Amino acid sequence: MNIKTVAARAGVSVATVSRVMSGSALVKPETTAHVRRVIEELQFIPSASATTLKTGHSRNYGVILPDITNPYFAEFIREFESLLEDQRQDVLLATTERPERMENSIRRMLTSQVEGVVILIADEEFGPNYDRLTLRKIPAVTIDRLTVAPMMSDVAFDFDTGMLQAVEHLAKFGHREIAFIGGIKGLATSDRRKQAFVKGMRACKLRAKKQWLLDGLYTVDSGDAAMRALMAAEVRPTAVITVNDMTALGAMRAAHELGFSVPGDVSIVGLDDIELTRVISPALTTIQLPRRELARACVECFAHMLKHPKKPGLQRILESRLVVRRSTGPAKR
Amino acid sequence: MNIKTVAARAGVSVATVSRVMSGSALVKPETTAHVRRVIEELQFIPSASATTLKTGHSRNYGVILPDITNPYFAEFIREFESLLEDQRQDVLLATTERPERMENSIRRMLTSQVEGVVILIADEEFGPNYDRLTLRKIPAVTIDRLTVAPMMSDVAFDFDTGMLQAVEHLAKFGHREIAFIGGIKGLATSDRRKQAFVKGMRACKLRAKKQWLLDGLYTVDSGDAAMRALMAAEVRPTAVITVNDMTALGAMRAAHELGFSVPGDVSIVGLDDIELTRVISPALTTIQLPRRELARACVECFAHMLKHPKKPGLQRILESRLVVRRSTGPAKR
DNA sequence: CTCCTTAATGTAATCGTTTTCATATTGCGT
DNA sequence: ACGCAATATGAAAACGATTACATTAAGGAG
Repeated sequence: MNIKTVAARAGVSVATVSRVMSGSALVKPETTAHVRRVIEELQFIPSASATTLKTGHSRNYGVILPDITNPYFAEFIREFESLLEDQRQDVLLATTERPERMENSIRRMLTSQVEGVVILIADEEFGPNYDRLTLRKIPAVTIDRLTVAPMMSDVAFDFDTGMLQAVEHLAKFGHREIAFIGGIKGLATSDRRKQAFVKGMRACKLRAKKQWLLDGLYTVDSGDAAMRALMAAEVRPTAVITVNDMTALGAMRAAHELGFSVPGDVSIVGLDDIELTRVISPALTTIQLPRRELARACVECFAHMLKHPKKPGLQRILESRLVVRRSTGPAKR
Repeated sequence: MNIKTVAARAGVSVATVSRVMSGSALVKPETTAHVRRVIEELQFIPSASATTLKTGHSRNYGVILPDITNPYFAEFIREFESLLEDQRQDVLLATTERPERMENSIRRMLTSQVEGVVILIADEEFGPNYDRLTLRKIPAVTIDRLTVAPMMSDVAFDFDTGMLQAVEHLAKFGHREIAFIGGIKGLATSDRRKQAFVKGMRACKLRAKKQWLLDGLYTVDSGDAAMRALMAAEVRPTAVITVNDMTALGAMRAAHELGFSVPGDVSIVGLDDIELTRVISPALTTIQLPRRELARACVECFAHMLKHPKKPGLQRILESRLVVRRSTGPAKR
């Protein structure tokens, strides 16, 4: 079943059918109606491969991420896909747990001739993989890398605002001993979060103790381990801010298992605002990164790059803000 | 950049290049090596749309699900994608929150000419949408529907085993008053879980009280609400089994917020074994549905249907089993 | 040395659309 | 009634791969 069948059945040429499908104005209304009826009757659906081959547009966008199981990514995908759906575009998924597999993911994107790629992999160097994209003029959007080039945009978060709000919030509760469980040292997105914390502390005239600036792995287990380390020391923080919500979840689990009450004994602040923050108890106070705006910013970046292939990509900054829930409370004295 | 460029550069015909790419044996080893070098040098990547158009194979599989944010689905996708990757296939995602959008999702799958679709939507009637798939001989796999037809397979779970283990496990702890928080009434997958529970109770010589067989929505909030209802009654169950882990999480949250300890005051058993069961505290005892085997079964079903288009699809049943963690303990007397 | 088989490569048709260009039809002014 | 826009449609050439068929080269048997 193809456009020819439809044309024959409708008694018109394939060109006319094609025009009807694309909504071209050059077709007589009656013809349009008639052809539409035949299309409906035959349940005709045009072949994407033929269309793509001819037009050069695949209507596919790729997303490369380390783990779809991580709620942060899953929630992004949901928003992104919903935006694309409105534009009748599809999303192609490539999971890349380890950076070594990046080449494979990029190849899959290239063969599928995606019209853009969102790269949600943080711990990976720019390299020949990216050249392969730009070489083919495929726009890419990275997250939180702050680097921009032709056909390469970046959307980053401003952690300062949210982090300042978080520290102020804790300070208001009387907390002075605040620890930070960070992410992977050396990763831009990780270091910037830590810096934002230090900055927030300074703004509140609090000292960020060196031994309370921990590194981690963004995972529940690493949050758990870091929390145990913090609580095992002779002098313990009364509040902890974490690099992401999963880490906070781990920290909270550790606190519970060590017999500390949250927020009675320790207050905990996360970062991301994944939906899980509301399913655990106490609900997590966290610094919200707007997921929907992130997806929207990606779409904008793609539009910009497709329009101005020679110009550098966009650099968008999204605000973060504190969402207060139940995991923070007055400092124990 | 296309196959012609490569052919010209290598001084051979396009046919030879094509043969080299597909690994055909009819090419002299030296020629193969030479062409390979040129392909590498030019970073040539063949156009998927052209290949698909010509061969009729898109190397794409579709997955239609209600919400990628639900860990159960996300974990399935991860396994499924990883299996497909080995076969150099891609996954196309279509999120369908409400059944009304099913038609749209199916259309997207059809235009993309997927070679198979996994349908993870439970609350939806078979209807013209499915005819559109079978009409085009596109194999589909449904989950837990127990219906099979040509080009339609189903992989279901046997809840009986796991449920029996769960009830036995609770009974051994002295529980006699066990409630069940179910899913959406009338859904096959939901009703079968409830029946398995009742059956398990009977096998253990326990009575499943009518007022302790609740319906729900598979969500955290519905688990929360159901738990509150259970605990507000004058006579309370000492253990609760839920239709899925998200419901169990909600139940656990409600218990905590009402001041009940888990498992001190109530034991809770989930179903699914999503990764979250290990991040919350206490870690959730749950009936495990093997995610990886589910993905593998889907792949097998596709293979079968592609091989035997006329025969009815496969019906695979996967076992469930109890995984004991910390949310269950001795019954309070 | 010729004939025939086998191996290696090339030629060209094809997949299902879109789109340019050509053609047919219509309406309108004079 | 004629010519000329404007409008509606059709014919055919792409897009980039695959593959059936044709061709050439080489090797072996008689």
